[in-house]
Amino acid sequence: MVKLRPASFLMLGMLRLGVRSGYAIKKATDISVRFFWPTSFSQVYPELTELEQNGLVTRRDDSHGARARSAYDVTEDGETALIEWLRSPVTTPLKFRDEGVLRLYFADELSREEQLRLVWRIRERARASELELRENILPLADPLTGKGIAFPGIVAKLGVDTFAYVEQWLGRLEAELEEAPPQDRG
Amino acid sequence: MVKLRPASFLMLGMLRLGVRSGYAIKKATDISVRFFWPTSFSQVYPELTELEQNGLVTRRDDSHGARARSAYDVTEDGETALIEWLRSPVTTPLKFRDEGVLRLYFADELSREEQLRLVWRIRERARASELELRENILPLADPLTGKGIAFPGIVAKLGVDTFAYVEQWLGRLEAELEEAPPQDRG
DNA sequence: GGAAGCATGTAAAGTGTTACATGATTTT
DNA sequence: AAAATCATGTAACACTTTACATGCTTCC
Repeated sequence: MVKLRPASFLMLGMLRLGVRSGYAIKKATDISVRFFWPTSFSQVYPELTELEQNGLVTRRDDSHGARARSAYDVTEDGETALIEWLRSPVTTPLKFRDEGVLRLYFADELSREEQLRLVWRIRERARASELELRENILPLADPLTGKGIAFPGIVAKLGVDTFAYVEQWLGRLEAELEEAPPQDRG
Repeated sequence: MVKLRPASFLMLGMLRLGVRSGYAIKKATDISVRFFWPTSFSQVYPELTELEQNGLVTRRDDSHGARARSAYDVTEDGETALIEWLRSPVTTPLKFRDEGVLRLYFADELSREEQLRLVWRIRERARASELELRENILPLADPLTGKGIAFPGIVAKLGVDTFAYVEQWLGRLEAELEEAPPQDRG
């Protein structure tokens, strides 16, 4: 059996949720898991082709007049692969690669004023992400919850709450930096 | 001027903190920012060579007997580049690419029991990361704080607190899943 | 009639990870 | 004597992002 990556399971999972075309998968990802697993057209189309070649999805023509469109369905093999992945131990170690936090690590190079500006910027970024999740992503997941599909909503809520927590944490850091005078080095 | 990436600034920043060799930069990263910006030997060495070619660092021989070693210093241009990066707006959007959360998104495919196992696994992963940060990374940053270098400690604390928050959040989710019976679909 | 959105893809560049390769020194 | 750690690098592979390329349909 072929080795599948998380990106492959993103396709399989989205198809299982009723999303049909490559275009729609990319769009659906943008308004759902993009904070946790973003993707692009140039990833989606080759991935679907590969999945079809391996018999995990089937493709059929779904053109509307002159506009070409392919619709995909998950095969039994595809469903098995998806579920086995969900059941298997999570091997990739948790990390949170983020340029903002990397900058923060080296912020002792800056003056107190500039440090505050940096922290503020990182906080604003967290705030913007939280807002985006809360206003544009969570509401789309709610109707699914009513239909017995709970986890898209759960994941959106996890994102909202985590980003809000980071935002508050950075707010407290700002307050502390404003109060405490910078210490002498050495 | 050449375009520098976050990885370049990781090198410059570590050198500014007193780390001297490529080997030491990789090791220092492993016990400090690796959760937010991991690196590898195969990234460090070419990166240092490039930085030297662009005049942002200088290299000198620091061999001990037959064991070869290069020591690097940040030039004025290098310091300027680092500080300008720290001052510039954070452009990269905040995302938290994580396979665990991606799985969670599709967890409606699983039985309630399997859902609980998945959530538990993700929570264990968060717990392990929190522990690693709290026990092995935070203590190393504390002595720096006493010397007026505060941000390595701040970043470690941010990591500890955030992972602890996620851990608790997932713990509550587990409790809710245990209580609530799975809803019928459709 | 123009803009936005639907729809599919390829090519190239950039970035990151893993495997390979070598050898010295220090610690157990 | 063996294991762990110090030290530097190359090569291959995997993955992601950006740019390019095209054309239809729907909404304003």
